[in-house]
Amino acid sequence: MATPYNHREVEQKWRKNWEKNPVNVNDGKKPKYYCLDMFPYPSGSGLHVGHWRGYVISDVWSRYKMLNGHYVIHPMGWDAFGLPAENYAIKMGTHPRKSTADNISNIKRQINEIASVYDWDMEVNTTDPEFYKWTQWIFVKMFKEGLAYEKEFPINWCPSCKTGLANEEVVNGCCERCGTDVTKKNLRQWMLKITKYADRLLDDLDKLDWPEKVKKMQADWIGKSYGAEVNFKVDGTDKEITVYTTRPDTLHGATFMVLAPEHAMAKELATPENEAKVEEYIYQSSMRSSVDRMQDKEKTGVFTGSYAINPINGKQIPIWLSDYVLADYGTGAIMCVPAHDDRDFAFAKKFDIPIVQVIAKDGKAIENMEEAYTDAVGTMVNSGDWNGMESAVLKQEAPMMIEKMGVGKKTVNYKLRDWVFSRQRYWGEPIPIIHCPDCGNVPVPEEQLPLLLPEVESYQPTGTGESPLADIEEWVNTTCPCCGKPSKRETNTMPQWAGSSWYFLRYVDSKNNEELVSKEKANKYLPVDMYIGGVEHAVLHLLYSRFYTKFLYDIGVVDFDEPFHKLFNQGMITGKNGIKMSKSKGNVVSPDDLVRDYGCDSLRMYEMFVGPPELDAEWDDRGIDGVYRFINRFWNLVMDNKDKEVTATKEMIRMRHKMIYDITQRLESFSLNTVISGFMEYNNKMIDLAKNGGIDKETLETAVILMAPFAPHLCEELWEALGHNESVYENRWPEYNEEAMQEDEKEIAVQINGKTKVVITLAADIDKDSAIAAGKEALGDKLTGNVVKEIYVPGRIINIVMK
RNA sequence: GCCGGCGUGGCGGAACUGGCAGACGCACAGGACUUAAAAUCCUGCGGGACUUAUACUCCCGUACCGGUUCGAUUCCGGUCGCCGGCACCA
Repeated sequence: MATPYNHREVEQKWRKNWEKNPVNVNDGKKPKYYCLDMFPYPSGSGLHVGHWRGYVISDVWSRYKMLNGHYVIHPMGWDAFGLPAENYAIKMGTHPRKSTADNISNIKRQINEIASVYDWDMEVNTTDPEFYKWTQWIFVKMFKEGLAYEKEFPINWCPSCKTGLANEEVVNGCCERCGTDVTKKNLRQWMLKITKYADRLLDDLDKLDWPEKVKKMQADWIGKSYGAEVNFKVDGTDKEITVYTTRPDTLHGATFMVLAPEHAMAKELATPENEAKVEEYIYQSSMRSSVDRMQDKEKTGVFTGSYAINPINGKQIPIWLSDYVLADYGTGAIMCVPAHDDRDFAFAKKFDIPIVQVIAKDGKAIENMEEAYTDAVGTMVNSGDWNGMESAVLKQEAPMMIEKMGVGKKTVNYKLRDWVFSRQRYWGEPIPIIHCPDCGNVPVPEEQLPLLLPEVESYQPTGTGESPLADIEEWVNTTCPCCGKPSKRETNTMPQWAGSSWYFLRYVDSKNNEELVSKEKANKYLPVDMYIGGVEHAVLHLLYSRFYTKFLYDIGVVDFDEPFHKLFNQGMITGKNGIKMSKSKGNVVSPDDLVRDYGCDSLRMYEMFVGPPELDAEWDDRGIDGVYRFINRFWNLVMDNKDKEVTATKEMIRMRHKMIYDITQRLESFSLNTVISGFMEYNNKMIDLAKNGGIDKETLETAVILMAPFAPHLCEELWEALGHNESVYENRWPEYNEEAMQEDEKEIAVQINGKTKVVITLAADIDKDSAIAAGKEALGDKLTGNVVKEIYVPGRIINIVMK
């Protein structure tokens, strides 16, 4: 018997070996493959087995690509600016710079336990001035292109984090980070004009090999809709109100109009007798939080006293204010067609406003309408010249007709809003802008970047809408780079997403002092071929990165306009009963002990075996025993048989090719859990063969190479034991041969009326008649009654249909 | 409310394009080895009926009801349940 498997010895040996002789080297000839992990923010609680899973998936994939002859770019870095890092430091009573550095060293130690082929020479850290120099540089470029601008308006404000938030950071009316109800606060903000890219961000989704779910989430977030703007005259005045509608076909059915309380004309429309009520309503609406406004769907509103004229039929319709109309979408005003819109219907019912049907459902008007008929299906009625038209057709044509009539125009709208980009917090990149009383906003000259984040006495958020940087007078007070006059620096910082929106570009040229990334390296190594991470960034980080990449493409920094060709979202590892792992729940499973007891390779394989990589999985420590046993059995098989000279039989060759085929197919389709079960199955078969006469060396070698992406230490050791001096990764991925896989005989299920009765073995090339005859014979006296039909599916089944 | 996904043994899960449901593993039970235990190895393991028991055989079974088909976990229609996204976007 050979020496038993000792994971500690084996793993230590190969760690040292790889340090001296890296296995993933760029010889300049191999084609590149860029396999990227979403870089972590250095949290204080370290990694749990769920984080491992994503990193193991990406490493398995990287090593598989290496074996397919690629030089793999597989970097790692730190998303270290932003709220989570700062909040953690506040909790611990340390400076974020210190806690971040401590956390990074701990997590780096843990990540090294995974034994991924990370190239640490590429490492980036978003808080490194040499890195954020370029984060600021991109902002300056955006400013110069008119994409970064200042605006004062009521933004989403988290009272707990004491900062403004982007739309994308508000989830169900709560702060994405801390869950606190988001309120509105009127603040001067830096904005990024992401809306300018709305169409490209939407259209280019087609180019991406991403999960459909994520593409759809982005498309929904962008929310493009087609419709028309229609101008309504205010009766008795020369004022006009423009509304946006996606259902211009229903224009004849508009029986009232509603404006958002924040609409510019809201107050002036109030007639003297309604003025008090209107002002009260506007005030009340301004006090309601977004959560409140969202949860309470009961319609409220106030009549202004004014009327508008429906331009299609000259009818007078009342103008109301209601907070169900959003001020910042469309024109902030809508025409209301209660018969064909749920919300308008509810409003009309509540305030007793006439309901006029203009689409006949199934050819007739609906009697006693209980709810709105919202489908654009049916014939137009009560619609003047439009009567008799099909609503679906009219919906397409009405915008042009309205345009011809001179009362409006065809238009599109988006749900996507510009990106609120400033944060009133300390731990972020300072926004490199100087406010000069004469020149206005002046960017910090590019050659003066980075604009360093200054040291402060207290970095805690102020809550006043000003960042802690505002207190540092000697930093705030500066001179204008244009005219030299005393000026003040911008004191807001950038959001966490600023660095993560472009970090993947920097890895391939992380030490470049002259450029963000050299054109040559960017073109050689980018874009990212495979991006692996959690689905929680489906909109935020992934949308922002696409926007940044398109901008950098437009200004000529890179020659591609999508950053991530393929995206894979791994499922979450949860604790018992699907509960998310968290410190507070006390259900966090640390990989450290498991690595110690079972070894890195066992944990890697178990992480893959635990379930389909794209689905969530409940962690169960016990399952790792099965993988550990399998690894030991495989070790013993190779060690006990490596020196026996066995000539490969046809059976062994066939099994070898089928193994290559199965494993490759499953890997290519990312079914990593069944790759592991496949290894277990073939291991059992090989053990069987070894017992009954032996197993040939080539088959053992093939198995070792196939397993190398999953269990790197083990496979290096076994490869060496099989008599090789070079690394197992010097090999190429084995190829299978269709012909060698063919079996001479097949097991065929013989069925009666689709139910299997007996299984027989037949020659693979048998003809239909002989097969059926053999099947019938095997059925014997089970064959009673009249045979109606006989079916033979070669290599699979024989089905005899009887009455 | 709208959109998307899922539902298979005690458990995690497998089944390629409609072709032997439950691979592989966990847990459990029995056996071998051992003074004993652990480890290891072997065997069994969806439910039910028949049978003294085993074997054999038969029936039922992939959330539920129905359809298409020689044949359905897979396709179609409906119902229920769970999960995720969006949520007054006109």
